[in-house]
Amino acid sequence: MRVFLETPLRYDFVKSVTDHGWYMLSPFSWNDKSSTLNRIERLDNGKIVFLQISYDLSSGVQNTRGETKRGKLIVDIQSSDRLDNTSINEIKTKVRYILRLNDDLKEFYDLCQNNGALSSVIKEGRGRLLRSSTLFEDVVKVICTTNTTWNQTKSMVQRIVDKLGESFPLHPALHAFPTPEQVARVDLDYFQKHVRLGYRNEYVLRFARDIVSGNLKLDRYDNPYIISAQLKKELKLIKGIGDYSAHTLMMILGRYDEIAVDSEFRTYVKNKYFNGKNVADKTMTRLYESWGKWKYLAFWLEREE
DNA sequence: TTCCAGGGGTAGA
DNA sequence: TCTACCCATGGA
Repeated sequence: MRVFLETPLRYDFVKSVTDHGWYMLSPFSWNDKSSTLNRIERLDNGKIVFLQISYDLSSGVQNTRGETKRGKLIVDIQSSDRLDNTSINEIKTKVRYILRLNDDLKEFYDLCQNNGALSSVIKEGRGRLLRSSTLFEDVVKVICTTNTTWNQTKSMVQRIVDKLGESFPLHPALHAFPTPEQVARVDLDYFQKHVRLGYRNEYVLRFARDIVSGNLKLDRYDNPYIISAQLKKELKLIKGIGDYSAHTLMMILGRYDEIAVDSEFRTYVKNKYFNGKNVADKTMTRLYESWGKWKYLAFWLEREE
């Protein structure tokens, strides 16, 4: 079946999906020819569905008066059995969340207005970086980006999904991302032999078990009233999450106050601003100070230019 | 072989 | 708060 979602007035679907590398990580996949974002999703009632999200090219165009209509997203849903309204609404809510359709970026766009390098960001309606449908999935994925290569990250995440996630009944080779419970019930030996995350095995397993036991409650993180400094402190209580990972997860949660400094950031900034010379992290992050609470987004979109 | 990749934990200062 | 050392894994 097919459902439609309205997009923000200024919106570029392809750039929104591909500005952040998450679309390359299972259970997401991207069809470049048809510009379709695919994802296997597990619904609250346990059903596994296959989502194919694309943009209706006939929408969002200017009329003769120069007014732009809102664009439309097409969400094609495949399921082995009939879906009720609750499930359809859950899918719509999840798609809005992963594409950040509800984010208010006006303040950021106002800042871009005064910055030549990022002025195109406004008319392209960028800044809605892709995220997974749950914070659990994104914490695990961020752990899999640390101290490794992007290719290994992709392989690690693929194994987590294939070995631990549930199959999509209509295409059993495809799996959803596992729930905390599905991860927690596997032992360390299985992780070492089959999931193979290196020393990250214990971090991921511990994280999932802490959620299942109730020691860790993820909903505390998705709280608009918590200040960013406190949010960072609490994210770092998760073993395996340090400064880089905490800043990345804050970005996932819509907080761009802090830049996630990693080898990619260092390489980009030193080549662009310091003639390839090594400089201190603080010297590099200071370049983005004027962006206030939008630093990370400014850096990210500048890099993607 | 050695190094290191979208780092982080820990001990010791 | 800072530094040195260790941590699996696999490609270069």
